[in-house]
Amino acid sequence: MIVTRRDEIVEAAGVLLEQHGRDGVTMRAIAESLGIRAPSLYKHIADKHELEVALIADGFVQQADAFEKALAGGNDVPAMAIADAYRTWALDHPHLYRLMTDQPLPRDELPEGVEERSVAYVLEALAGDRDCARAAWAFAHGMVTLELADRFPPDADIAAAWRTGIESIVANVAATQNDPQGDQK
Amino acid sequence: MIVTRRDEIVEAAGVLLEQHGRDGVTMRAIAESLGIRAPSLYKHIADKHELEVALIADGFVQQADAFEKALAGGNDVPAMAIADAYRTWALDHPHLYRLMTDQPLPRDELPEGVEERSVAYVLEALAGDRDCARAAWAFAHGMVTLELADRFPPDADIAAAWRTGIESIVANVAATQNDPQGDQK
DNA sequence: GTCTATAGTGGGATAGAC
DNA sequence: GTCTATCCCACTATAGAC
Repeated sequence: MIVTRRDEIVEAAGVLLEQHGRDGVTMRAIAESLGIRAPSLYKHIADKHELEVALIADGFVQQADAFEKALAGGNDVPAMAIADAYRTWALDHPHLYRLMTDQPLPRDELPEGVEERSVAYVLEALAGDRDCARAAWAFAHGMVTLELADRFPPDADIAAAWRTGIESIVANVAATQNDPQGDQK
Repeated sequence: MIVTRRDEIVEAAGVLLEQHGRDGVTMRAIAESLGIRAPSLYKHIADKHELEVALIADGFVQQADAFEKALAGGNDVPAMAIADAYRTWALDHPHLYRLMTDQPLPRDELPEGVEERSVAYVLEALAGDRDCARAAWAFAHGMVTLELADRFPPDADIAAAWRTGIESIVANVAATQNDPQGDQK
């Protein structure tokens, strides 16, 4: 696999993102970490936006890989396995996670299927019920962002809230499957 | 009620926040909207941070008022009434909402009880179960931030996801109340 | 593919006069 | 309580030489 200069630039941007947050990713800082000057970067990439898109695309691949591994574990409750993987990955890559979720997805500029693959694992864990999958995603996203922002009160039992939320939604999926008239599909 | 110059400054900052987002709240812009120069602001406030704290405190009061009104409506499902009020308020004040949730709360600098009052209404709607209340909060926060960031796919039924999530958690509260050994309180 | 020089824009905050 | 003048900082991006 050949590593182009562009790849090195994206890689350096990713390291800066996780080390110093979004504000730490400046063209100057990227260049400095490669031992060159900022204007030289523009021979390899069009602008900063292109860099962000590349980082986001990479994040989706990483996330989907984590989901795949979690489901392969053969857990009793797939949704809980996905939830654990979701939380772990987000907490391990806080700034990339926020970059991926804080703004509209540049869907036109992302490689084909990159978002869909991640979504598919979540949907699979919730019996294909899209409303439940979206509710579960929103719950997980809320838990992760509140934890990352340190917004829970100091005494909050975060693990217990995770269990409560996922169990509630899973129970609801099971209930609507036994009661097909509530099914939308 | 006397309106001090400081109050006018905070008010102007709040208007700019909702009109132009967080980046639109600059000392220069605040001053301009009051017809003075930026350096004059520092005779009334210490720095920009003090301004943000004042906006956040005000946001909590507004939010709690909205919750109070929603519960007073005498809804069949109090948790759904709170959820609707949560969504409506956040969508009506997107930038203030993000200011209040994107960073650690400056609890030491906030007026006493301002956070607690908002929390109390949510807790009340969920029978005092803290884990369920936190799960519900995280769900609502996730739904709101994903909607504000325009992160749901274009075809997503957002209202259905709200119903699914809240109903799931409410059902879980009811279940654990009939099954006291699962109760933590 | 790298460099220097620089344009253009914007920000928070202070000193000291009035 | 307001002003002018100013400091110091930072950023993205381009032009043109080598």
